[in-house]
Order: sequence, then C-alpha cells, then structure tokens
Amino acid sequence: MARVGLTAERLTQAGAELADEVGFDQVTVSALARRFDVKVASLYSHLKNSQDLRTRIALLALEELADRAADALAGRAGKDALTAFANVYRDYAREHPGRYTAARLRLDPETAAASAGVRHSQMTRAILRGYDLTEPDQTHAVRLLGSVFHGYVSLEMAGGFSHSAPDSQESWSRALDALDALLRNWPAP
Amino acid sequence: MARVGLTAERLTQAGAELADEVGFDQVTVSALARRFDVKVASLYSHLKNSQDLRTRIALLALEELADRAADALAGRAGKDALTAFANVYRDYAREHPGRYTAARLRLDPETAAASAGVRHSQMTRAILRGYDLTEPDQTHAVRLLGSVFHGYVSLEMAGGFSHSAPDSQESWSRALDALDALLRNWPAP
DNA sequence: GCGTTTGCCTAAAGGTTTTAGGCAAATTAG
DNA sequence: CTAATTTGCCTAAAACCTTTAGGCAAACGC
Repeated sequence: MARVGLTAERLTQAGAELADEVGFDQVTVSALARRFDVKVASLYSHLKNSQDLRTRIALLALEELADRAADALAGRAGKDALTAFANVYRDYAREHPGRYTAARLRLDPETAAASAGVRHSQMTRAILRGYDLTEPDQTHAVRLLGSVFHGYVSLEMAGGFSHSAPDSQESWSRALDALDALLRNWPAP
Repeated sequence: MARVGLTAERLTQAGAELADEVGFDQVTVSALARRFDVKVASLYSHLKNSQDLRTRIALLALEELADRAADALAGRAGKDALTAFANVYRDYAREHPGRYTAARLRLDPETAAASAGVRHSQMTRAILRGYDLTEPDQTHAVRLLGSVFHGYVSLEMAGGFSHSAPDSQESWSRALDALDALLRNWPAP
C-alpha cells in the first residue's frame, strides 16, 4: 500500500480548495478522502473529526486574510489604508468564497484567541490611528467597520446586489467614501 | 396508525423552533420526524426534500422579520424609524438565532423575488425618505444599511463582541448614531 | 538487518437522505 | 350508511457520511 503522505496541513489545504469549489458546507471528510484517492478512515489519523477539519480550514483562511491585509496596509494610512484593507476582504471573498465562509465559522473562545482573528482587530485599530478617535469610540468604530466589511461582503456573496443597478462596485466605493467621512467626523454621543 | 396531522406549515413551524434550539444547520428531516414521533419517510409527503425544509424556514423567518419591521416602522420617521427598524433585526436575531440564520440562506432568484425579502428593501427605502437622498445615493445607502445591520448582528451572534468592553449595546447605539449622522450628511462622490 | 513507529487499510456500527410500495384512516359519493 | 377513492403514515431498502477498532506493511532509527 503506497503511502500518499497525508498530513493535517495538506488535508487542510486541500479542504480549503474543496471549499472554494463546492462550498464550505459541502466539505466532507469523505470528499476529501476521494480527492486523495484514499480510504475515509485514513484521514482520522490526521484529523480528530469532521469539525476539526472545518476549524483548521477556518484558521487557515483567517491567517491568509490577515497576511494579505498586513501586506495591503504596509505603507498606507488614512483613507488609503481603509480602502486597501476593505478591498482585501472583498477580493478574498470573491476569489475564495469557501474559505471566506470558513473564516466566519464560530470558534470556541480559546481557539479564537489563538487565531489570526486578533491580528484582524489589531489592524483595524491601526487604521483608526489615521483618524482622530480615542477610547471607547475607537472600539465602537472597530466594531462598525467590521460589521460593514463583513456585512457588505456577505450580502454581495449571497447575490443580494447582483442584477440590480447601480453596480455593486459603485456602492462599495461609496460605502468606503461614507465610512471615511464618518470617521473624520465621528459624532459625539 | 393514528394520524398526527402533518402539514408543510406545521413542519416548517416546528423546524423553525428546532432551528432556534439546536442551530439552523442541525435542522434535519430526521430530527423533525423524531419531534413529531413519526417515521422519517412520512415527512417526504409534505416536503420535497431537506433543502425544501430549509427554504421554507427561511421564508417563514423573512416574513416574521418583515412583519415585525413593518409594525416597528408604523408612525415613525427619521432616526426614530432607523433605530426601531435596526432593533427589530437585532432583537429577532437574539430571540430566534436559528430563524435569523435561516433568513440569510441563499435563495434562488425566483424564490427570493417572491419572498418577503423585497418588503425589507422597500422598508429600508422608506426609512431613507426621512433623509435627503436621491438616486443612486439612496440605493447605495440601502446597501450600506443592510450591510451594517446584518454585519453587526451576525458578528454579535458569533460572539465577536462578548467578553470585551465596552458593552455591545453601547456600540450598537453608537453605530446607529453614526449612521444617522452619516445619512444626514451623506458625502458627495 | 531488526525492531519500532506510523500510515493507510478492512470491517463494522450508527446516522441522515431519499425513493418505492403498502395498508389503513379519512373523505367523498351513491 | 355503506362503498369507492383519496390521503397519510408505514415498512423496506439503497446510498452516503461519520467515527472507532484492529491489522499489516512501509518507513525510520539504531
């Protein structure tokens, strides 16, 4: 029996590709085994269970997203940084819908705390340094930005803005304009 | 064999309750059959398949949400309307997490067009009549509001804002303040 | 080369989905 | 009020996914 060289990492990577191809909730241990031309039970030496696989894909997606975001943020500030950061999310979701869905998987608190999710909020805070916000407004703004980015991308991914004028790209640009204006003019309580 | 009186409607209703109890993606034809103390195959006289069940729950949730929103909007305008409308979403998601998740199910275009989803966008537009926006800015604003509401509720539901100061309620209020300010002062392109 | 570890295997049990065909309860008609 | 028809829930069965247990052979360490 020739060994294929399965590892948790390769399985996670292949699972992420599978997610992008067939949708995150169609990612199954069986489908992954087929992809490696290997019996299903063999995967259980590398994965605790099906949920473990999904979690690993989620963590991978969070890392990839954070890496891209860090790249995009380098050398930028203000609205430039805001736009670049936001576009990373949107572009990633378009390129990797399955991974993006995975990144939204609910993680248990310890896993979440050890994930790249914390880099995401740190970077959002970094962007806000280009605006004149102090605590607790900065936290409110972090949450609002996260909501808009995730909300817009998620609705767009669900097809909410297709087949209707104006173009979604236009609304996205205007949403970023609006957020920039809002952050420069954050209302007092 | 005593008849239980299954109908698509009763199954949908029970499915929605099940979703709130165990999570939308744990809603299964089998679990529903157990709940009615009936054999699984019996449900297939009333439901096309598993996806049909999920779609029906989604449509139910969209209707309920739209009804609540219409109630909340009656007699309100401006920021008052905005806040009431937004709170309907958030409260519904807290009360009925499974149904809320269902409401975000991707529907095929015809189903979506015949769903209560269209009432939702009509109501969002109605709120914007209290602000001074004309097309295409109104559409951009509709999309932004949808993104914020869905994004915030979704992140909050995923536990993103718990266990950290300030309170999520506070951020929510400030987000609504911010949106109101933004709509009153919508930036030119 | 030899022993140990490790990787993929077979086997098997349990759960969900879905279809096909049957019997009895409910409904309709004479 | 009974007889015919419709309808509802059933049993049976196939297909697929998940997960555990135990085995054999390939890879590795000495």
